[in-house]
Formats: sequence, structure tokens, C-alpha cells
Amino acid sequence: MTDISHSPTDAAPRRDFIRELVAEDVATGRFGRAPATRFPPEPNGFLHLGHAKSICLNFGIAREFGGTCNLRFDDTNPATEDVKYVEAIKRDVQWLGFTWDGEYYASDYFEQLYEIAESLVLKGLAYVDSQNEEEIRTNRGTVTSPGVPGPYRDRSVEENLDLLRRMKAGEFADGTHVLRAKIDLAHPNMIMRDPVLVRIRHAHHYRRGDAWCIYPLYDFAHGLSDAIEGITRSLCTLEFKDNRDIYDWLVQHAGFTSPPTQIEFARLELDYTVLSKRKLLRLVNEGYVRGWDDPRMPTIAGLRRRGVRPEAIRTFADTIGVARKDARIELATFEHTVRDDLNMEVPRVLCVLEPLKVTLTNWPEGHVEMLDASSYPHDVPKTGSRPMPMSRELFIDRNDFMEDPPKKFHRLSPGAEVRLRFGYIIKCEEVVKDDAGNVIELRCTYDAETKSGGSSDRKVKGTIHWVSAAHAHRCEVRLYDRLFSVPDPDDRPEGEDFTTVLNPDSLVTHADAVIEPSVLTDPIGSRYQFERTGYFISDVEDSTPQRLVFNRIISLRDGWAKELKKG
RNA sequence: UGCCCCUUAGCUCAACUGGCAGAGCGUCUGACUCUGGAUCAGAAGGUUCCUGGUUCGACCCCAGGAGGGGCAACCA
Repeated sequence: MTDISHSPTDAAPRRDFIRELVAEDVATGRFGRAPATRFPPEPNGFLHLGHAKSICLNFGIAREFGGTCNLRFDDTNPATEDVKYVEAIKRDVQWLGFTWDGEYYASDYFEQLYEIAESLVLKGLAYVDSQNEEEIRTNRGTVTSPGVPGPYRDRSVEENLDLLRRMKAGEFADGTHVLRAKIDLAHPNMIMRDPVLVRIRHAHHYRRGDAWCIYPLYDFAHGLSDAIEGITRSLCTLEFKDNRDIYDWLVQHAGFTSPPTQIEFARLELDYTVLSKRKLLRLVNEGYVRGWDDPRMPTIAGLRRRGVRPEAIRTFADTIGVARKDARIELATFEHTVRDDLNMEVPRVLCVLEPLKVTLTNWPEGHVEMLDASSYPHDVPKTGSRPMPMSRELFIDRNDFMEDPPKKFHRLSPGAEVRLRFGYIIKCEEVVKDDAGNVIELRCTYDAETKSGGSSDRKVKGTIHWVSAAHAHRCEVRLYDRLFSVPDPDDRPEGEDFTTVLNPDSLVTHADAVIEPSVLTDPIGSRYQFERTGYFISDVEDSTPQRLVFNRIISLRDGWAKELKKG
């Protein structure tokens, strides 16, 4: 505190190693232009939390350094891509709160890429290989043994050029020829053993139609697309580290001056879920979830429907940081971020998931009292309240009553007292059961002196939520939980896959819940805290004005559950 | 039996580039409470993967080793 040189104002903001490098670029003027990044999804699936990390990084850097960030679709594989994914991706990026500078498609670069392919042939740096896939693989060697040159490696420039042009013209069938970079079949980096650049695919492309029958591969298209767009730093995940050699080789030999440089960072892994498009696609296709936007999915669309706010996702991305080592994040870290975001934002309401009827025997028949219920707790800097009707017959949650309670159970039990939130202290006088012995009603008395906010200094240990029976609205409440029952669903014994550890209780539906009437005037898609239960949103797809459906976004931290676990 | 990357608290990251290893989350304890939430206070938790070396001084530099991960698609 006494050292003025360390005052908060000149404390350097905490930076990850990538921002460190970008700051250096800016300081040294390395690229001679403002930092330029891009988010390069392939339109073959929906975006998920892992992509959100990359989106926040790429767009965040552009924003912080006064640079630009493009959205570029890496659409070089006609077999798997679709315009519906393009649309979903654009919607998700916007929803996360980012605006791209340029919207580009690798498929728009096919012409330029082809020109570069010819130029590489002319320089003797690429050749047409006519081995089949199997032969190419065999002759590439293995990680521990060098590959050997194939029989077509030393074709003349003229022959290569002729073959390449005829490939483009559609003279050959799929798989008969490929264009390969001519580098070194014995290169210690497998990626550099004459990587395939272009393959023949007589397939319809969702954007280019049938204009092309040859398509570039990732290595050929990606770095060159970056270079064409004037990207400075090309951010990608760790598994592309080895690809950096071919990235650099290509931008150099294509003649780009001041080309982009690739930097790799660790992809996100989150406990109790999977973050791979391939696996998420299986969950959708095999019916384990109800679609890409199922609220249990870690997709952006799923999180949006679940009710998570984009602010929370951005905060999460900041929290986990960016590093060069594998990162598996605890679910608690994500959940804390979601709760923390909602806590300050959303109004509180009362909703009873499993109604148990309570009759207040000393409450005047037919009398309704309107209570004033504040919508925010004292420590949330928001104001507002709604009227809450109270009457002789109420519903409370079934699990707030125990006939034979353990110690420390501060809710209702025979002879015990509890406060009704915003209302009065009640005492359980009688338990009514049906013939099967099920508790079907509680007969209680209330203490008229103990109205909430009144002068009574009577204290009880517990406060419970409730809804007046005559004013209650039936609704459906869907409680979502983790999709998998183990932290790492990918870590399975031989022959078992991630679908064997799906959590059977990832969705629990309460079809006969009741909620206070005040929510009826809110638009569908409104978020709430159901007091003592969790945060919820009215489901945009399935709610109707007659029947609201609520998704649980996240539970509250549950001290009682912890108490139970301790025994 | 190759090349590359990584290793600091349970988790995610710091440590001003060689100067007393810290923060957030989580955990535990306590206080308070008309949400068993939130909030507040406190605590525990470390051989900085190991072994050598350089140095007055090493998480940081050097050498060797261990462990984890990536690479042998005409996927990205």
C-alpha cells in the first residue's frame, strides 16, 4: 500500500501468452497492420462451449487491440457441410455478443487456391500422385519409420500440370489422382511427408454447387485462406501444432510477404460432458437428446435454450484463461459462473414442484390477503415487488415435509413450525393420509401476529416457499442435470463408448408443478429464480400461454444436500 | 521405438522474465439470515514432476530422466 509505483492504475492487466504475443506484434509493428484474427468453423455441426472459448479469444483480441476478426467458414468438404449449419453458427456467434468484420468462405477461394496449386507445380514443389489411398498410406511410413517415394513422384512439370488441369476438368474419377506437396517422405514430422493438397470429389457443394470436382484439404486451404485475408495471428488448438510446418511452408512458397503465424492453445474439456462435434452429432442422431438445442447439450444453442446468458459464457471464457497445456475444467467452475451471473439479474418467484396441500384451519373461509413480495433479496441492487395472494388452502413442496425428520431438518414435521415466505409462521397440527398411507394433506394453524415484515420477534429455523391453491397456475418444470454420470465420458475401457455412461436422470420432469400467478404477464423466455430451488427460464419452444414449461438453468448451491451426504 | 507439445494447491491460472510461490473456483470451520441460497470472516491445502549443473540466489537458465498428450484421413 505504501509503494506508489504499484498503484492499481498502472498495474498491467493479466494477459495470457497469446495476448502477450499480440501486444508484442503491436509494439514492434511486426505485421505492419492491426491485429487480425478469424474464427474458422467448418459448417458441419453446431457450435459448443469449446468453440465459445475460441470465439471469445479471437473476437476478444480484435476488440482489445483495435484489430479485426473475420468469420470464415472452412467449407472444403462437400460431403459433410450444409447451409443450415452456416445459419446456426452465425446466429450463435451473434448471440454470444460478437460482430464479425468480414464474412468469408474458404469455398470462395477455390479459384485462388487453384492458381496457387498450379504455381507450386510450376516451381516443382507439387506433383500429381496416382497411387491409391492405400499405397499412399503405406509409402508414407509410420511414426517410427521413414516413408519411401512413390513411382509418380518425379513426373515432369508438364505432365503434372496437364494432369492437374484434367483433374479440375473432371476427366478423372474420385480417388484416382491427388495433388501432393513435394517435400520429404522421410521427414520426422509425419505431416510433412508430401501432404495431400487437393483431392477429386465429384460431389455437390452446398455453396459452389457443381462448379468444382476437386477440393482442397484443410492444410492447403486453411493457412492460405488466412494469408488471403491478411490475418496476422491464426489461433487454433493444440492438435494442429504439427500442421504449423506445412502452414508456414505453403504461405512462404505461395509468395505471401508478412504472412500470418499460427499459435496453438489448449482446447476446452469440461467434466461430465463431451465437447466434440462428432460425439454431439451421435447424441442427436441416435436420439439420446432431443436435438442440437436440447438444454442438456453443451452446444451454444442448447445453453441458450437452457437459459444460460451469453454474459455468463463470456465470463466463463475469461475465467478459464488460455494456456498451452491440456485443460479439463471442473463443472463447478462453470456452474458458479452461471449462478453468479443470474443472481444479480433475475427476479425471484415461488414455484412448488411437487405440491402437497396445506389447509390453514384457523384462516377465515374465503378470505384472501394480498402480501407484498419483494422480487430481489436485500443484497441484489434491484428493486421491485409483486402482490402475492394468500388464502386458506395452499400448496407446499412435498419434500419440505417429513413425518419423521432427522436432526437439523428445519422445515415442516408434525408439531413443528415454519415460516411461509413473505407470509406467516404456521404450525403442523395434523397429517392426513389416504388408505395407502400416503400423506395427502397437512392441516396447520397460522399465527396472525407473525406477518412478514411485522413487529413480531418470533423466530423459526426454516422458511419455505408455497403457492395459494386458488391462485396457483399449473405448469411443467424440467430439471436438467449433467448429461453423463462420470467426469470424463471419453475415458472408457476397451470396447465401451461414451454412450454407456449417460446419466439416466439428466432430465426429471415435474408435470404438475404450481407457480404463483405473477409470472403470467411476463413474456415467454423470461428468467427467474424459484426461491430455494434454482434458476429457471420459460422454454421458448414448448411453452404456451395456457401451459408454461420451465427449464432449470442451474440449481442453487444446496447446503442441505451436503448435510445429508455427511450423514 | 521417430518428431512435437505440456508438467506450479483438488481445478483453472499468476509470480513484474533470476529476488520471501499468489489469486479465483472448490473444500472445511464459524457468523448472519424471513431463500439451508446469497453475503461476511477464517482455515486447510505446495519437495513448483525427478536428478544433477550454473548462480550470492532457480518455478524461471543448462543437461539428463519420468509422466501425460498430439502426429502415420484423399476429415478439420
